[in-house]
Amino acid sequence: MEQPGEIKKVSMAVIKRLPKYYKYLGELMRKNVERVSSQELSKILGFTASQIRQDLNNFGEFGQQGYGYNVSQLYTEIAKILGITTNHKMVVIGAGNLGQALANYTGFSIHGFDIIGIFDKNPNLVGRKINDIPIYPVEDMEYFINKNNVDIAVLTVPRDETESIVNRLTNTAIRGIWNFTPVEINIEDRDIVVENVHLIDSLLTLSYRINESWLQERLLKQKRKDKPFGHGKNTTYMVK
Amino acid sequence: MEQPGEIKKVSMAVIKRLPKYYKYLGELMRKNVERVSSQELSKILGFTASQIRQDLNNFGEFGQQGYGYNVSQLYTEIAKILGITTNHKMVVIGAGNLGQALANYTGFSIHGFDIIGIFDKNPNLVGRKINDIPIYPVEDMEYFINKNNVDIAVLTVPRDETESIVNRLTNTAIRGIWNFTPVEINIEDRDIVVENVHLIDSLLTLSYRINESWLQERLLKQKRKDKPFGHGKNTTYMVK
DNA sequence: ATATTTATGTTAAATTAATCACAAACGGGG
DNA sequence: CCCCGTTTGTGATTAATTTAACATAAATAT
Ligand SMILES: NC(=O)c1ccc[n+]([C@@H]2O[C@H](COP(=O)([O-])OP(=O)(O)OC[C@H]3O[C@@H](n4cnc5c(N)ncnc54)[C@H](O)[C@@H]3O)[C@@H](O)[C@H]2O)c1
Ligand SMILES: NC(=O)c1ccc[n+]([C@@H]2O[C@H](COP(=O)([O-])OP(=O)(O)OC[C@H]3O[C@@H](n4cnc5c(N)ncnc54)[C@H](O)[C@@H]3O)[C@@H](O)[C@H]2O)c1
Repeated sequence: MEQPGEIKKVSMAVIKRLPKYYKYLGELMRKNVERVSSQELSKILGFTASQIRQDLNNFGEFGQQGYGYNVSQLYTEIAKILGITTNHKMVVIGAGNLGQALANYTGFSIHGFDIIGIFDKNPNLVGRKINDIPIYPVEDMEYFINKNNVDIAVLTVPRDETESIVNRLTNTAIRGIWNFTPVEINIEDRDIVVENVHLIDSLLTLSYRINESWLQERLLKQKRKDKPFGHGKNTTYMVK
Repeated sequence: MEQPGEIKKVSMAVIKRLPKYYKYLGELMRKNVERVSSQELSKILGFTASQIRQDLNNFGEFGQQGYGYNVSQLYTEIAKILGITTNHKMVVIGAGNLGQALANYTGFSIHGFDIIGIFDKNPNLVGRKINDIPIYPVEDMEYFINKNNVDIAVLTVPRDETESIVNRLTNTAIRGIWNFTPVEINIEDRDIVVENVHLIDSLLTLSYRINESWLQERLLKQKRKDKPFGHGKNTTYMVK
C-alpha cells in the first residue's frame, strides 16, 4: 500500500542508465554545449527520448518545454542524484595485481573518489606506497576506516579471504563495498551496499554472445527433432 | 511476424543469469552433489524456482519430473550454451596497470580463456613477459590475431587510443572485444560482439545506492513543496 | 503582439519479464 | 506393479519496463 507522500522506488534499470547520462553530459559541457533535448540525447545514447524524459522525471523536473535541458544544470542535478557532489573516501583491501592496478588509476579521483589507504596482510607489501597511497597492515583496517570516515571498501583479496574480510567490514562504519572477488557477498543486517563487478560473469556473457549464432542453429535442429534432449523411460541418473 | 521454426531470441536478462547457474553448478559438482531441484537452486541463487526453470527451458529440457536436474549434465549443457566447451584464445591490448593485472590472473584460464599475447606501443614494454605471456609491438596485432585464430581482444588501452584500435580490430577475424576503456564502442557493420566493463559506471551506481536514503528525503521534501525545481516564467538559460 | 515551432512532463498503451499454478512424468517404496 | 510424493515444463497471470501520444508551456519568428 503506497503511503500518501511516499516516493516510488526507482528501478535498477533506471539507476544503471544514470552514469551514461552523467558521462555524456560531461562531454557536452566540455564542448560548451548549453542546451540539449531528450531527442538529441537519444541519438547518442541509444535510449528513446521518451525513456530519457521518464528516467529524469523520477528525480525532478529538470527541463523546460520548448527549450530542452540546460546541460550544466542537468549535469549538476545528476551529480547530486549520484551522490558525487562531495568526495568519497575509499580504501583498497588486497594490494595484489588488481588492487594495485585500481590504486594506480587516476580516473576515479576525477569523479571525487579518493583512495586514501591500501591494506594487505603480506608484510613485504606493508610500508610500500602505490601511487603515493600507503599500504597498511590489514589489522589496522577497521580502525583506519572509522577514524577517517571511509565510505567505500574496494575488495581485491583472494576468493577465500573474502568472507572473513566482509565480516570485519560489517563492524565498521563503511557504507559500500565494491567487490571484485568472484564471491557472491550477502550481508544480512547492516545497511552496507554491495556492488559486484564479477569479471568472470562478464567474460562468460561475451562468450555466450560470440557463440550465439551457433547455438541458435543447434536449438533449431533440436526443435525439429522435437526432443533430442528428453529422457526416455527408465533413464537412470543416480549411480547407487 | 514469427516464422514457423523460428527461435525466440533469448533476453539479456536470462543471459546474465547463466554465469550464476554455471558457477554454482560447478560448486555443487565439486561437492559431488548428483541432483538438484529448481527449488534448491532458488534458495542459494535468490531467483525464484519458476524463473530458473523458465530460463533453462529457453535452451532445452534438461530436467526430469520428480527428479530435478542432474548436476553434471546441466553443468555441461550450460557450458555448451556459454560456448566454453572449447578453449578461447585472447589477447590483451595495452600492457598497462589493468592489462598486466588481467594477464597475471589465473582465473580466466580455468574456464578455458587463454591469453596468448599482449600488445603495446611502448617499446620499453615490448619484449618483456607478463605471467609468461610475451608483449609484442602493437603493429603486429592484426597479423597475430588472424594467424593464431584469436577469439577475444581484451581492450586496456588509454581512452583516446580506443577508437583507432577498434577500427583496426574490425579488420581482423576477432569475434569479441572485452572493453575496459570508458569509451562506448559501437561497431556498425561487422559481427563483432562487444562486452563493456565500464568500471566507472559500476562505481557511480554504488555511489547512488549509498546516497539513496538521503536522496529519497530530498525528493519527498521536493514533492511537498510541489515544484522547487520548476522554472519560473521568463527563465533564461541562453546567454546570448 | 501574436503565431508557430519546439520539446517537456505525464498519462496511456504496448511490450517484455517474472511469477503463479497445475497437468503430466518420473523415482522410489511397498 | 501400482501408488504416492516430487518436481518439471508450460500456459495463464501479474508485474515491470518501455514506448507512444498528447496537452501544455516556453522559445522563437514574424
Ligand atoms: N587480477 C584480475 O585480473 C582479476 C580478475 C577477476 C577477478 N579477480 C579477483 O580479484 C581478487 C584479487 O585478484 P588479484 O589478481 O589481485 O590477486 P593477488 O593474489 O594478486 O592479490 C591478492 C592480494 O590480497 C592480499 N591478501 C590476501 N589475504 C588478505 C587479507 N586477509 N587481508 C588483506 N589482504 C590480503 C595478498 O597479500 C595479495 O597481495 C581475487 O579474488 C580475484 O579472484 C582478479
Ligand atoms: N587501471 C584501472 O584500474 C582502470 C579502471 C577503469 C578503467 N580503466 C581503463 O582501462 C584502460 C587502461 O588503464 P590503465 O590504468 O591500465 O592505463 P595505463 O596507462 O597504465 O596503460 C595503458 C597501456 O596502453 C599502452 N598503449 C597506449 N596506446 C596504445 C596503443 N595504441 N596500442 C597499444 N598499446 C597502447 C600504453 O603503453 C600503456 O602500457 C584505460 O582506458 C582506463 O580508462 C582502467
